[in-house]
Amino acid sequence: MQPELSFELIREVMATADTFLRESQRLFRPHGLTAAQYNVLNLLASAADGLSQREIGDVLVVDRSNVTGLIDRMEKAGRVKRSEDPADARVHRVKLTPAGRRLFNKVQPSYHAVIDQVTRGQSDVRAREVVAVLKSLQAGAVDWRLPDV
Amino acid sequence: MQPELSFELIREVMATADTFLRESQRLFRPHGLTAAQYNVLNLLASAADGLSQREIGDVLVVDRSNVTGLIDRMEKAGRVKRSEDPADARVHRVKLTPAGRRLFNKVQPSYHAVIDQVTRGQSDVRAREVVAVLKSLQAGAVDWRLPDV
DNA sequence: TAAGATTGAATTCTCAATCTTA
DNA sequence: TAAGATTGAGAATTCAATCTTA
Repeated sequence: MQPELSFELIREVMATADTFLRESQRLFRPHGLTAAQYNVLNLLASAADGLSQREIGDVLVVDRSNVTGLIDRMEKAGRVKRSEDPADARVHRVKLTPAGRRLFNKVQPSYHAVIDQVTRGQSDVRAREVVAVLKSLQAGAVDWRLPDV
Repeated sequence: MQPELSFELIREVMATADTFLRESQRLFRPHGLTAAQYNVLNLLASAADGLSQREIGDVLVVDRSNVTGLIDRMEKAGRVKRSEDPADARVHRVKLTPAGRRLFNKVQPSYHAVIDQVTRGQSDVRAREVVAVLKSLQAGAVDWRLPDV
């Protein structure tokens, strides 16, 4: 692959993610939410028994230490609740509170609408191709080795 | 476009950027650099007269307040230097120090090698298609309006 | 008024070290 | 020892407010 094209490809991936993250904040902010917190709500909404903090960190691909603070803030805001795992005293299971679920139900439709608008006009075929390339890039990104400097 | 596919597309863009950012830190960290700082070095390396902080913020698409702290830390580390703009007393022109340039020259080849590895196996045609879709997504992302909630 | 830069508060993130329980 | 969670420090980010100069 042409070197210049490689750079452009990576640059555009980063720029697109950046733009989308930035714009999505505009949507979440009026609800006192951040993108990270929305992701947690989204995850917990379909987990009847809650999730351990480790599971949350694994799915969202963030550090465990990160999850602690995130859940701290959300618990303080009354959106989630920590409870003990009956089987393992080390584990904190995190569940949505009723208020958290109400908030999620309120924000989700707007988020969906925005995704619709952003992806409007893209063909399914094209989108599938892009998804395939992105997955292949991710596979390559975890495999590289430090070149000798 | 199918709703589920829309979500997958956006999710994979975010995941790819996330993965790449995380992995690139592994490369930068031994040099005491972060991805944001590397971007600044890269930008300044080809700007003989330096750049104003506003220009840096515009290209890197970060907040002006962000540039202040970033340049603070890099100046403290001796990698860049602020100087006054002869034409406009409000402007701080930021330039690479010799040490900053040496660092950039040392790190850049590794970064290029990593990009090569990550994009290896992608066809030019495919890559151009992906770039086009990403640009179109970015255009859509800055245009959306808050749906009525 | 407007533009460039700065500051402060809050959130997020990484990394290393630590604490508790398995 | 290992695993889940926490803590603390440093970096990055956003937003709002402020300061200086144009």
